[in-house]
Amino acid sequence: MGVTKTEAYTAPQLELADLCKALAHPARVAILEHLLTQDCCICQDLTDVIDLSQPTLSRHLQVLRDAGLILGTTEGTSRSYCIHPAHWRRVQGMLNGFFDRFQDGCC
Amino acid sequence: MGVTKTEAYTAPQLELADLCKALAHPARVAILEHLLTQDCCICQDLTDVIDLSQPTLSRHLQVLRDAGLILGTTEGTSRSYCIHPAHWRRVQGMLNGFFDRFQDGCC
DNA sequence: TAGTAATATAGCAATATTGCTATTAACTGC
DNA sequence: GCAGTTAATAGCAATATTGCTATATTACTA
Repeated sequence: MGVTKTEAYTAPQLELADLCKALAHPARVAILEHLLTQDCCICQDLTDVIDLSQPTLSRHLQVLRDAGLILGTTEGTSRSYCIHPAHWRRVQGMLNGFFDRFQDGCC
Repeated sequence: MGVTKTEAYTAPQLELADLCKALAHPARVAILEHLLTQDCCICQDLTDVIDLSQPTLSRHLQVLRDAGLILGTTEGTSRSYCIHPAHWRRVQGMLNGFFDRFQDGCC
């Protein structure tokens, strides 16, 4: 029904799934890649870099913010976005913890 | 419109997004975790472990197979699933490559 | 205060995802 | 061949996601 039975899963399972959901769109990957190329948290006009309307980009940024992957600080009339350092490393650790559980193949 | 403008993104961006999409559901995370606890590729009746109907689980397994995360081999009347060793490591490497691009925070 | 610039929200249409029941397909054992 | 078991597919309803245009909000500036 397009609805996920969240109550049946553990908190870590839900957290990992939610994080991956935030990364599960090429526009959001592109936004993060763009932020990664910036030395610092420059709020570039993403509409020049990614072919989407301003409101659509704003929504994607919100998803990334909700997932904790980026930080947005108001700076006058514009907004400065950057990778959320602590959370970024935490997420990487979480993913590695998940993938490291696989030791040896059988097949 | 619920449709993603795939043509606007690079192949790596699309690949990373697709992979994350495969991980973006707690049931699929739970399936992978279950496979990780098995020494070998035992095809357990996942319906006992995860509270979903057999067809729904079959669909999730298909998504994981399409993403290359698991391997399924027919074994008589049942089917043996296991982590896809090579691809598993490749995916981990890809994710790490992405997350490692972040060097120093600015804020 | 009025005007401008930048981002966010509202509201919509189209498509995707998730889950179910019912059915089909593929193999096993009799 | 025929029943039983297991996984996959068909087809559906409900919800989620994505994208747009139009509008609202917020902060600066003259």
